[in-house]
Amino acid sequence: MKLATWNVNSLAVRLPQVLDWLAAQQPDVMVLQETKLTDDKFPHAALADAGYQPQWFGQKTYNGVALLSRAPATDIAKNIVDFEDDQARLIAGSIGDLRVIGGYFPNGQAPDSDKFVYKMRWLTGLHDWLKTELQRHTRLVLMGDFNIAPEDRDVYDPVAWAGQIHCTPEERAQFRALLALGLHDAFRLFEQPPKSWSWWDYRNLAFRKNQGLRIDHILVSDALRAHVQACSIDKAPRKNERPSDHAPVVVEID
DNA sequence: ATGTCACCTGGTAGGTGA
Repeated sequence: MKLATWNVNSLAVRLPQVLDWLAAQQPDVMVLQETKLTDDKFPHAALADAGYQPQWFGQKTYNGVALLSRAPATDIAKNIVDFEDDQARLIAGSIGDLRVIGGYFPNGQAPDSDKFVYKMRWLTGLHDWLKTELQRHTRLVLMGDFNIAPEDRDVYDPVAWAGQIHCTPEERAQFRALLALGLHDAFRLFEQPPKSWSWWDYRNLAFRKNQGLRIDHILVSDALRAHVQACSIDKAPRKNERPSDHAPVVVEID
C-alpha cells in the first residue's frame, strides 16, 4: 500500500499537477494540505474521474486539507476532536483497518508571535487526541506538513536557523512528544541521501541551491513500523514550471 | 537581497501569510 502527503499551496492552481502525479505514482491514499478552497469549490469530480474517493475540509484563502483514497474512507473526522479551532487543518479517515490522519500544522510565523502560541496549543491538542486515537486504532499513519524540522540534519543551514521558526526547541520537543506516543518517522527508518528536504522557499533560488528544510513527515504507529518498506521524498514536482514550494513524501507499507 | 507565490480587497496597487 502506497500513501503520500503533499502541501500543494492552492489546489485551484495545482490540480493539474496533482492529477498528473496521481496518474504517475498511483498511490492508494493521499493527503493534501493548503487546498485554500471552500468546500463548495473542491474539485471532487475531477478526483473521482481519476479513481479517487475524496474527503475534504476547507475554508476561504487559507489552510484546507483533503484525504484521497481508492477505497472509501469511513469514520471521517475534521479537525482535532475536542479542540476548538476556526482553521481547517486536519482530516482523518479509516481505510480498511488503517487509520489515516492528514494534517496541516500551524506555521507559527515567529517564536515571539501569537501564531506561535496557537501552534503550541494546536500541537498539544493533537498530542492529547492522538493518545485516544492510537488506543482505538493500532494501525495509524499521521502525515502532512508539520512545519517542524525535527533535527539539525533536516535543515540546510542549522546555524542560521537555530531558534528560528520550524527549528525552535519547543517545536522539536512537541515533535518528540508525538514520537513518544509510539510513532516513528518513516523517512528515518531508512538510510537517506544527505540534504534531503521537503520544502524550499520560493525566494533566493532556494531550490536550485538545494536550500531547504524537511518539514513534511509521515509518522507510523508501532504496529506498522515493521511493515514499512520504503519512504522517500519526490523532488520531481518541485521542478515543474509553476510548482508548489513543497514536494510529496511517499511511504510504502506492506 | 525582505529576491516568490497565492489570495484577498478593492481596484489596475497594497496587505497578509507562508
